[in-house]
Amino acid sequence: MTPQRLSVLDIVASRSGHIGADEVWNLAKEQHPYVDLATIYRTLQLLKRLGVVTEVIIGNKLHFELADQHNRHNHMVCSDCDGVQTLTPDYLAEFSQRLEQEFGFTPDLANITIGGKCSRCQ
Amino acid sequence: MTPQRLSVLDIVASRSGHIGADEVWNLAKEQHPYVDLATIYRTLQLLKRLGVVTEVIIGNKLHFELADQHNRHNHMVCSDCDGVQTLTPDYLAEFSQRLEQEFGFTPDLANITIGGKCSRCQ
DNA sequence: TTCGCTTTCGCAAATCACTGCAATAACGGT
DNA sequence: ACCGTTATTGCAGTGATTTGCGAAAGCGAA
Repeated sequence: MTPQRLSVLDIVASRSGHIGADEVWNLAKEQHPYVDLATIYRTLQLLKRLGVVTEVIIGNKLHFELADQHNRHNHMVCSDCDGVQTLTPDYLAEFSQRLEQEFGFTPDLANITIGGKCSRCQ
Repeated sequence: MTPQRLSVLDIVASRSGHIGADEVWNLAKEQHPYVDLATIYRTLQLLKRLGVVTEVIIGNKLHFELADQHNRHNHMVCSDCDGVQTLTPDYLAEFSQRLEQEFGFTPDLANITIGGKCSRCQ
């Protein structure tokens, strides 16, 4: 755990919702002016592999948020307004079980995002 | 409908499965040597908007296939081997109905891809 | 066919995410 | 504290996709 990595973790953790990679970079530069964007990306990928953060694709940008074991959820992202709603895991539970039983395929639930149109943008 | 666009459509249509944007480009150049990759992308996005083709994200590349109304399906992509399996729509039907009823959110079923690990790569 | 308007094209450059590599910093054993 | 090993960083460059813009092509009305 290096200062840069701690910074990234702090930044993601101190945000209640999700945060874009570029935003993380801007905030990290306040504390470590020479930190490189590549380091941000590598750290976020690392934290994701460790299960500390989860990735949400919004529009065509990567966003991250703290993986709270006690508050797991998935996201619905509107393709019009980029608005985000959250889903409790039970919405995907039955579906996921079927895939596993019938195909032996284990969906990566932690990182599934459902695209579509929200009620306002229909 | 310009010659370039017809080419792109022909190429995607003549492929039984999905095809990458770069492959479309290579094949299109055989008939229109000066066609630009940007045109391929723009045309594929256009065809997607029109509902003529659907997009599948495999690894980190975009693939496209003809949207066959009579053979709708979704994809499961393995994050290890990039292997693709298909799903009949009923696997997502119940899930999708719930989202619509409870949130007024209309998932874009035609373009939903489930990431995860296939049975071989577990 | 010709004029004028709209759309599309090709090119160049930007964007976002990622990777290779040499320099640097962290860590453990002594 | 010192040295060697290993991991991480910053920088530069790559790949895939998208965007801006002037030139060219398509299309309808006269």
